[in-house]
Order: sequence, then structure tokens, then C-alpha cells
Amino acid sequence: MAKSPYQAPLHLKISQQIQQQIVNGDYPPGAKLPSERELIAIHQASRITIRRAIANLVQQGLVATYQGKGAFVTQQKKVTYTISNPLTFLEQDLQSKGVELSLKNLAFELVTPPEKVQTKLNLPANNPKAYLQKKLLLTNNVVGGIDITYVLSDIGLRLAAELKTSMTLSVLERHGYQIERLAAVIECTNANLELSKYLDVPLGHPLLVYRHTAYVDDNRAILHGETISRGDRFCYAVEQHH
Amino acid sequence: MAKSPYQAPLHLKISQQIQQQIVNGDYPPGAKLPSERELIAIHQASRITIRRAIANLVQQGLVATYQGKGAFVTQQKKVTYTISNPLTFLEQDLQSKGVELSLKNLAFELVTPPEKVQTKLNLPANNPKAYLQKKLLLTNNVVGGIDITYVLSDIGLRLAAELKTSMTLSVLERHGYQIERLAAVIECTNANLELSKYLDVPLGHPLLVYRHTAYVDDNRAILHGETISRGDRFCYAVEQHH
DNA sequence: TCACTTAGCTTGTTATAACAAGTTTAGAAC
DNA sequence: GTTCTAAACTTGTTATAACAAGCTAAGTGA
Repeated sequence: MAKSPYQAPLHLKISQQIQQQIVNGDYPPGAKLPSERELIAIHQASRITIRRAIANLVQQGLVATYQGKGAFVTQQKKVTYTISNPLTFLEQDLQSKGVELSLKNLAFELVTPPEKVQTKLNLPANNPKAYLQKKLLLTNNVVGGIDITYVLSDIGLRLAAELKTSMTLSVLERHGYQIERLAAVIECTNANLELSKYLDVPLGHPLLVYRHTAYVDDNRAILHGETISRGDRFCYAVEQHH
Repeated sequence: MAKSPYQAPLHLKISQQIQQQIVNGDYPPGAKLPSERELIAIHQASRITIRRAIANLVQQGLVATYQGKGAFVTQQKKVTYTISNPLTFLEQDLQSKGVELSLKNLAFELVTPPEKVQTKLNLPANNPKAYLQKKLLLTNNVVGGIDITYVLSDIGLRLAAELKTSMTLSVLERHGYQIERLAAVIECTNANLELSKYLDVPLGHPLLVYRHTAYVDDNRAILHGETISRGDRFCYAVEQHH
């Protein structure tokens, strides 16, 4: 018996058709897509199928939906954070690009960090405490990321006030902590519930994680943290030489 | 009138409950979750709600589903690509970590590249041709990424055979093209239909993009390409110094 | 024993239906 | 005109239902 040919699911066909219209410019960035009701009429499909088609586009980052308002084509414009040698700080880097960076302190407290962080910071086993700070990063007054950093407790205590309003590394440098080396890993995750609330993105939204450890002169780690930013709004630039 | 308290949707409650069980180790990495039918019985919810709950977990990368088989807890283990100065190549870097890298050529043809690539490669306006190559990257015989590169046509023509079996930059170096500078941007996207098929991931899966341009001695660009890898399997390491 | 078929599991797709919860707008009341 | 209200839109949640498609294992027949 002849095998029936592969049939792409209807929701996929529809989402591809809409995607083509977006690419063609029928729906330019910022434009509103037809409402579900209209799409049902246009494509002669049930609501569940239309919703799935739109969900496909949302997952690809092409469209964002707002309850009560509609579905809108997203505009892609990413802020680049240049990872340079020698090291420059996020603030200066963004300022030179005309991006205004501001911070909002969410939490600042003395905690017992997770084991991995204890190891990286080489904390004493009998009293492994460090300051945990969470702050929102706003670029041009829009939430773009969150910074979660553990700092050695004596430093955190001394610089508490300033840490709440400035980027951590800059504050340390200003107070004489010469950062010799910054080891980092860039990876990609998906927003969990907590992050999706902070960053105002749907669950599962792609995020860029810049997980870094800062070392001073004698190879001593003084902080370890993660800068988690919206994958649709940020990227990192690097240069390699021979 | 008192506003009724916020009620999280049922699908969210259920997915969080399952997530907690995963974190607790009730379902270790690789384990199979209860089937939809069982989850319906457990949580007393309709199938559409259970499916949405599982979809939440899939979007967060915690779970993967397979038709006819079930839903399984994913295991996270990422291969790190170290971005180093001076430049080393992917092959050597991975080899030193005990990861076996192999390639599968998908396409190799002379094309007219998109305008952005034309500009980067400084192609002549009257005949803007370049070789487009697509190859799958397999780490330990598992598909991990895809490399899409445009090379200047004379180079592509001359090194065609070798380009199909080795990483592009290594081949160029072996044939005397000294890469002076490699400018790259790391960003995060979501799998579109084409990529989801190649990389065997669901639509919208997070991907890491390493978009790079290679320059030789006199600041002449000789290739521009993207290495797109599965965000759940790869990350990039960078170091910054003072 | 071995190969094949089939029944019964799994997830995937799609329809219909109803209500909840935000947003906008038109209209009524002042 | 201004303000409030309600209707009419929008997307979000959830239930029930049926069939498609992929996988597994039990069982049948040789």
C-alpha cells in the first residue's frame, strides 16, 4: 500500500503563511496582526489551531501577544555589550553607544551561597557567608536584564550603599579593588517563572546568561555572579586576534 | 469592592508542581514523566491543561517529549567552546576537552549572498558571488549545531574538497590564509522551521549564534558566517584581563 | 524459534464550547 | 465637555471529544 504523503499540521502551515506576510512587510514591525476571530475567518480553522499558529510565531520571537489588545509583530533591535580586552565596564561600554543604563536594587542581603559559589569564592567552610545582590538592569528605562551577584562579605558590607546604585565591578574598581582577570561563560537559558516576572517576558523566553567570576591581583576571587539579559534585546561582541 | 485575589492558572500550578518533583529528584534526568492519562488522573485536570503544563516545562528546557513514547526529563550537560586570545580553532579546543567533533556537509554552492554579507565581504557590486556552505556539527556523533558560512568565491573554489570535511577556519589557515582578526557577536535566537529540522529540536528552541567575520593581514574580510548551536548543549567561555 | 500482525499504549492535531480577564470605545449622565 | 458605565471587542483558560500517528509488546501463525 502506498504511504500517504507527509502532511504538515495545519497550525504550522498557517504560522508559516503569516510569517511570510511578516517577512514580506505586510505586517511591519509593531503592526497588529488580525485578531483570532479574523484569522479564524481568513484561514477557516478553529480557534485552537489559530492560537497554536500564533504561539509558533511567539516561540520564534516574531510576535508578542497582549491580553485584551492583540498580537503584534516584534521589532528586533539588540543592544551589544562588547567584551573587550583590556576590560571595560558595562556602563562605559553602553554609554559610548548612547544607551542609558540605570539600575533598580531588588535585594541585598547576607546569605549562605550555593556550594558552587562557595567553591568559586573560596569561602571558609565554617562560615560560608557572602552578600547576595539582585538588581534589575534598565537600558533606556526599559527592563533588559537582571544581575545576580555574590560578593565577599567584608566588601559587600563596606560598599553596601554604592552597590545598590551602580554596577558591581565599577564600584569595586573605584574603591581600589583592581580586577586582574574576569572569567566568564556565555550561555543561553529559558526564563523560569521568577525571571519571566522580573524581565516581563513569557515563560520560556530565551535569555542570555553572562556568568562571571572576578579575580584580583593574587588570583583571589572576590565576586561571582550572573548577568541575565533578554535574548531578544542583547548580544555580546567579542574579538579574537592571532 | 474587594478585588478577588490573583489565581495562577491551573496549568502553571501543575507545571510548577512537576518542576518541583524534578528538582527534588523524584524524576531524575532521563526519567519518564507519568503519561498524560496518568497526569489527568493525578491532577484531576483536563488533557488540554495537562498538555499545557508539560508544554511549559518543555519551553523551559526541563523536559522533552517524544510522540508515542512519553515525556522525559532532560539532562543538562553543556560543551564549552573557549573563545581565546590568541585564536585557537574549534577542533583543537574541543579535542583538548575530549569531545569528538565531526562534520556533515549539507550544501556547498556559489550564490549571491544577502546584502549584509556582501557589505561585510566587500564584494564587487557587478558580480557579488560567494560560496555558501552549510554543514552540520556533530559532537560525539550527536548533532549539536550548524555552520553557515559565506567564503570568497576564489577561495571556496580552490578549497572546495577540504571545506566539505573540515572546519572552515582551520582549512584556510592550513592553506596559508593567516587569520589576523576574528570579529564575532554572540547572540541568542529561536529555532525556525529549517533549523528545528536540522538540529532536531522543537520550533522555538533556544539557539546560540556565533556570527563571525574573519579578516586577513590587510584587514580584508575573507569569510562571514554563523555557527548556530543548540542552546541546551553549548556555551562559550571568555576571559578578560586588565 | 522467528516473523508478522495487531491491540493498546503513547503523544500530536483539531473541533466546539463556555467563561475569565484585560482593553477599547461608544454612549449615557452629569 | 467631562466623567462614568457598559457593551463589545481583545487574548487567556479550561473542558470534552474524536481521530491521527508513532511506539511497544503481546500474541498469532508458520
